[in-house]
Amino acid sequence: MMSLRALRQTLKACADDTRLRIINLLTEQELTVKDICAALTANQPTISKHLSRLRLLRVVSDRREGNFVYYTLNKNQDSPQGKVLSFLTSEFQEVKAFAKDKETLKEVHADSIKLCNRT
Amino acid sequence: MMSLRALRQTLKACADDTRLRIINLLTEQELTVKDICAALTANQPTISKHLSRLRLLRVVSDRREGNFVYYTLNKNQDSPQGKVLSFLTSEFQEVKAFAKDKETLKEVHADSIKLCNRT
DNA sequence: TGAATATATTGGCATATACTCATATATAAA
DNA sequence: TTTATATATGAGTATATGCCAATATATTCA
Repeated sequence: MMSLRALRQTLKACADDTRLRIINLLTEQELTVKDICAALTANQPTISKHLSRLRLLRVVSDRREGNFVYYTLNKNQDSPQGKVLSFLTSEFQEVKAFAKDKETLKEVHADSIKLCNRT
Repeated sequence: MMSLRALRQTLKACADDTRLRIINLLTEQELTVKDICAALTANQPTISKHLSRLRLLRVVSDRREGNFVYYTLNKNQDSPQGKVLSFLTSEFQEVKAFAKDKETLKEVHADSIKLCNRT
């Protein structure tokens, strides 16, 4: 059984340009806050707050490794969050802006690897 | 191609308890504002405003017939709205509150038929 | 035309949210 | 322990949204 509240909260958590773009970036890989900031050219506190909201509603999970915090999508299919994510990501290929963000991510990620030699 | 804006706006339009409950009631049949007010025991201006928002974002359509305005879902599969609606309604059976609303609708609808003898 | 009914709109008030700037915390390295 | 880096949080401001009450509009019927 799904609760009305959980469905509404999950939809609301995703119903924002920045958060949709974050979710898109996370579909294939886990990322640090820094990666996301760079890919979306957004201020760090802004991204951090959006991630905090997604985390509180269990749309994403975080794990710390040294200085970095890695975020991933909670794709568990049985939860409202997982179901909404599953629907959303299935539609993302239709959205041009998302393809662009992934391209930008590839570039900044490549750069950061060159610079810091992580993963 | 779907636009980020359209996806976000559609999600936002649906990310509200009252609007989700309205969409649920409309899954099987078109309804008047009055029916919806009665089924959700909400004030008429409140429902009207929510319907207005759903209408502006093309989640629902309206058609006037005499004094009554009938609302229906825009289920056209090719639009962002249709895709979100299709996903949502597929999940509605999981939500207990929605089953309850449909029961209430049946009751008030039956009453209104007795009283006014409309369809 | 006037009265009744159904729906829409407006204004006021409270709350929620987004953004920016500044600062605090956590970890790593010197 | 100091310094640097990555992330989180707090304050202030602007905007959006929800609800209610009152009012306006549209349509029907007498």
